[in-house]
Amino acid sequence: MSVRRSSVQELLRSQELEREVVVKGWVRTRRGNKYVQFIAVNDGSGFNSIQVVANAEQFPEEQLKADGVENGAAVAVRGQLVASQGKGQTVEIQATEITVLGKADPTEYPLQKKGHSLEFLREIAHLRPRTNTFGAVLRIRHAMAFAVHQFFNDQGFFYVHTPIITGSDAEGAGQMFRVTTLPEQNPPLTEDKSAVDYKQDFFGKQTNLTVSGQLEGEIAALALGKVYTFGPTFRAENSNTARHLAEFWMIEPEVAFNDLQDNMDLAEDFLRYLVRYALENCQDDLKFLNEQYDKELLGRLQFVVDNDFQRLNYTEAVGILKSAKQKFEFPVDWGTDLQSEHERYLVEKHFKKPVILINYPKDIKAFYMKLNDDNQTVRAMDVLFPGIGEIIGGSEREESLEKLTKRMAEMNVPEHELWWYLELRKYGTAPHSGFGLGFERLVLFVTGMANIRDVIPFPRFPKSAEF
RNA sequence: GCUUCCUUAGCUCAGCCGGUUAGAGCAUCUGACUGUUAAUCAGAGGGUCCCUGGUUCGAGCCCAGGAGGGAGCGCCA
Repeated sequence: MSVRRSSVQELLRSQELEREVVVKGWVRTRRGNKYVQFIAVNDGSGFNSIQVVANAEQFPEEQLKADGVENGAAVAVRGQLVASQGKGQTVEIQATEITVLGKADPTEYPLQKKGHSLEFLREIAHLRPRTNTFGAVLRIRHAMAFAVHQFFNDQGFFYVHTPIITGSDAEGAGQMFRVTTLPEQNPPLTEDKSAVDYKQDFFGKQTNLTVSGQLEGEIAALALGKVYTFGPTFRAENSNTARHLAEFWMIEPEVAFNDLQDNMDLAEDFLRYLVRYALENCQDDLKFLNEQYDKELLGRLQFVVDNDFQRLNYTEAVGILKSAKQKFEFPVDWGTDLQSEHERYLVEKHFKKPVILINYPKDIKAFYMKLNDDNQTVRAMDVLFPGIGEIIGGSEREESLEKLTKRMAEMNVPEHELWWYLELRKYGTAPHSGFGLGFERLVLFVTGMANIRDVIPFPRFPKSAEF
C-alpha cells in the first residue's frame, strides 16, 4: 500500500506518531558518525526542516555518501514518524528507505552550511530560494500578497486588472519602457522622415509598460465604488538604490466618495492589518530574520500595530525641520520636496513612529491631485516609515473638470491623450481618493531586509536582468 | 546619473612600511567518534591575489585605464 507524501510542516505539527510516512525535499545537512546519521530535510513548506535518522546497519555512511545523500540533493524518504530521542525537535523520521532523486555534487554546489553574503546569493538567484533567509522572505512575501487580497475583499473592494501596456505617456510617474514590434533596423519613418512612424506599430501608436494603474483605477472606482489593483509596474529610471526596482509590484486602492481623511484612515488600517497578519502568521520566519539580521524587527512591527501614525501638514513638517538642531545636507524650504534625510529625521528622530504628511505645495505634486482652497497646496498624502522612507503615496483626486484642465495646462500635460480621464469629470464626477503602496517596500519593512533586491525573487535593476 | 568604498582558496575574510615559499575559519577529501543540532576532533589537498598596462632590483600592496559588486545621494513606490 502506498503512503501519500506529507509536507514537512504537516509532520512537524503532527500528533499522530508511530506511522509510516513519506517526505520529499532537499538535504540541508547530513551529520553523524559510523553508527547513526542525521539528515535534515526541508521541502520549503515552512522554515523548519525535519530530522531523518538513518541507522548505520541499514544505511552505512559510505553508502549514503556514494548514493549522493549530501547537502543540496533532492531526496525521497520513507520511514516511521516517531518521537525524537534527541533534543531540539519533538518528532523525527526513522528511515526505512532513502532515495536520491537528484544529486548535488558537494564539491561544486554553491550553497554551503555556513556564511553566504546576500551579495553572493544575489548572483545565484536560481539557488537562493533554498536558503533559510530567502525561504523565509518568500513565504512572508506570499503571506503579504494573500493578506492584501483578504483585507480588501473583507472590506468590499473589487480587484480590477488595469493594463500592463499603456498608450498614454502622460501619467507623469517617471521614465517608461517602450513596447514595440517595429524592426530594430530601419523602422518605418513618418512622411517627412523626421521620426519613427508609430502609426505602423502593433497598436498604431506609441505604447509603453505601465508606471501606474491609477488613472484606469479611477475609471473603475467611479463605477464600482471601492476597487484596488495589484500588479507589476515598470520604471525605466537609471536608479541605483536599495529601495528601487525597474520592475516591481504595486497595490493601488481607489475609492469613490472618499476624501483625504478617509484616505489616511484606509492607508493606516491597511498597513496595520498587513503587519499584524505577518506577526500572526509568519512567526517562524520572522523569528529567524529577527535573530539573524535585525534584532529590533519584531519590536518594530509590534510598535506599528500598537500605535497610531503621526499625521501632520507639510507646512508643519517644514517648521519642525527648520527648528531642528540637526544639520542637514540639503536646506529645508517651503515649496521644495523633502529629502530622504528630512523624512528620516521626522520618522526616526522627532516622532519615532510612522508619519503621514499631507497638503503638499502643488508645484511638487502630480497634476491630478485636488487643489486646496488656499490655491497653494494639494490634498496629497505620503506615508513615511522608518528605514524605508515613503512607503505610500496618494491623494484626493481633483474632481472638478475646470480645475483639472487648468492644472494640466500649467503642467504641460496634453489633454488629447487623456480625453477619457477628463470625461470622468464631465459625466457624474465625484470626490474620490486613492494611494499606491510599493509591495516590495512593504515586504522590505516586514522582513527587516536592507536591500529591496532581496525581497523579490528575480530583481530587475539597471544592467541586471539575469534569471 | 553623481559621490565613495570594495574585489586575495568553493564561501567569509586577514595579509604590517613594497621584500624569501600568500594565511585563517568554514566547505571538500581521508581518518576518529553510539543521538547529532550550521555536530565535534586529527590530518590532507586546494590560489590567473578581478583584468590590462605602468613604476620598481622586487608589486597582493604603489600609479593609470577597464570590468564586477556594495553603500550613500538624486529620481520614486
